[in-house]
Amino acid sequence: MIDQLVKDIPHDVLQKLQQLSAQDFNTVLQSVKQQNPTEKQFDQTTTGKYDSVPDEDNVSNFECQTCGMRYARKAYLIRHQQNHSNINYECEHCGFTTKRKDVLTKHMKRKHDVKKNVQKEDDVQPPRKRQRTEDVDQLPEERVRNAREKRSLTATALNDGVENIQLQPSNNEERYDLMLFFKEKQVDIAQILEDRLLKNNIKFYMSVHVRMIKYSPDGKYDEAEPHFNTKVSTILQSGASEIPHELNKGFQKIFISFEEFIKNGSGWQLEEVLQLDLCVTKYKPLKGGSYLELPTSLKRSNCILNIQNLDNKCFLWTVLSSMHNFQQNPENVENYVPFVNSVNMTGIEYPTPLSQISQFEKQNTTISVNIFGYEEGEIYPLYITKKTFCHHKITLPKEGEVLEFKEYAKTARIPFVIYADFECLTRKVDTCHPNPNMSSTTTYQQMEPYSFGYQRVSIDKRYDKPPVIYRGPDVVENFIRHLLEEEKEIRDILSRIEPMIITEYDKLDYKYAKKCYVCKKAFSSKNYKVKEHDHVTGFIRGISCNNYNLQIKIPKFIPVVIHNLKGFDANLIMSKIGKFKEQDITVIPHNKEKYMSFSIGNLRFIDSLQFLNSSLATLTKNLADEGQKHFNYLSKTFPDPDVFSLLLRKGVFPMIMSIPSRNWKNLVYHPKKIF
DNA sequence: GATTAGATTCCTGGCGATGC
DNA sequence: GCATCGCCAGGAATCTAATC
Repeated sequence: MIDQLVKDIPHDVLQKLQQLSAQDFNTVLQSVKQQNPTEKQFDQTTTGKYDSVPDEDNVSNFECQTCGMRYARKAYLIRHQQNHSNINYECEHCGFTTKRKDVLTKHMKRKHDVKKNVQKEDDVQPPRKRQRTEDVDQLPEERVRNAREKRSLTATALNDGVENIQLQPSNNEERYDLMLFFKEKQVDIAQILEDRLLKNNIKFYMSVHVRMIKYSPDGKYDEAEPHFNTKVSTILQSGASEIPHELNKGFQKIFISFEEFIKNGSGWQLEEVLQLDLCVTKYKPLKGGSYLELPTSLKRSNCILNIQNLDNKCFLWTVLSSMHNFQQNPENVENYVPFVNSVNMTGIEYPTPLSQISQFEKQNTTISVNIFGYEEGEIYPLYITKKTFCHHKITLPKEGEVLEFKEYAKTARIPFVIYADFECLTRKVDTCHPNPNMSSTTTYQQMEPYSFGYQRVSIDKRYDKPPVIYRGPDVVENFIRHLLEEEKEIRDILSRIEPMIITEYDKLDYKYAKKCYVCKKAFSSKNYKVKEHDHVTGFIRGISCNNYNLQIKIPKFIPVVIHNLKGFDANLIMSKIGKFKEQDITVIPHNKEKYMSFSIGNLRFIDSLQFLNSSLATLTKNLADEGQKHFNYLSKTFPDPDVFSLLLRKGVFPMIMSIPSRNWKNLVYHPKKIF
């Protein structure tokens, strides 16, 4: 039996077993026997019953010793184990690699219209090994000791949730040979992961930082320091045996990227392995469970039904409770037991992980599921259904009904608006060549704000101010500080209610008014007419109905209008907004990088490009065509007619010739011919 | 420029045929 | 009897074109 057992063990596992002492080997053997008490797998393999045809009960008896996958036929297992081997089939036309010959054949037929026998190739070859004599004579024990000493640089973040362990080459052999570097570090990395796995499930990835050099035929020398990353691997505490496999997979991924870099870059050579970053995070898989008491804040909302189940079928009971209403004790599980078979839970685990919710929805076509998380007072979506048929109730107007605008309060004029803009210079940045497979973007310069200007505009001319121009360091921080001071000043102004100023015209207007000047409805005894006055200027805005007068309030927010805020200026502001954490910051995101609008305190930043979709030059020209009288603030700031007329034209600014640290007070203009 | 639906490609397991 | 081969299909990932 033991001979047969040994025969069935994959070669790499067998090698590890052979390194054990006789006593340890027997311990492992007994453990295996206990896990396979019937010894069915091995006996039946001997008879061959399960080899060529599936067994009658469809039992998966052939287990992969590396990853634990089970198969009904030995042939499937053998094929599966190719995934754990170094066997690779490579397409000679495009470099595509796979572990299966039939897949490569299919690939070549489809992609290259080639029908030929494919040859098995060895695993990816290591990069050219450089001959260095230093440290070569070091004893293996010394190398291991040095490696352990050099790996200990560790950084953590997010309350120790993310750990970054940096491993450097221990000697020159490792430094100039990527394959050897991996081989030597594998034990260390595995040990680190096993340590972390004792406490938590983990996710990890590796990133190798190398220096590459290239000599062109004309003798020029080029250098780059690319990073090659693995994909993120997840290992549960029960799956420590997967670590070697995951490491091998990661190393192969890095090697493939490395080779592609060399292939695509034409002539790159490995100069030096700089560092390997091992990033490990704790992994807490989300899944439904059993009854937990709700936090007080959620309990008080009276809108959540918390089923009191003692099993792990929280998800099932929640779904059933949404389908069946019980007035008495709706949280009682017993109510829903008769309906258990009304939903298809085939293949769904308990406790149900988030990853299986979409499967549940597919099996139960009339049910859609949304799942939300709750942490530290915040509710956030965990799973949002993609189904669109759901039971959303939409009330359409009845035939003949007319929809009308009623939010008259939102038509009130904003008393203060700030118009702002930044000016930037470009600064050249150093960078390496991008990997053409990952990105074709080459960063060669960076936009750096050197100035801002803004104009405060008020409904009342008494509160107008000249434009504020700033040039100097920390432009964005100073911009926000200036605006916060403006906000404080405006708040003080708005807190004072100006007494009503009534002219003779207003008295006559009030006497003869029959309709509200806003909603155009006739006055009545209930909705009588009132003099609606501006609390900032004191002037009467019109004769309105009492309803509107009660609704209308001076908006608390101050719009800060920036042209193309979404596309450019928002990036500048967002990069520094973290320094104003004490302010209440809210955003309306368009995506992860762009924002429709955002607020800092009462300052609401909006993009005028979203309302006036043209360049500033076009907008200025259009307005100038109607007459220069529209430029009240500009003409006040620049009264000289020659200068004023120049400012209505599109200007040219030599950004690439500007130096950020220049003395702005002593500007020297270059003659036109220089450009 | 962003989003989305549909197409394409790859991975993997199941199955029966084939050859040694 | 066993290993291998070729094909198929479902699911996931990725790409592409249409649309807003």
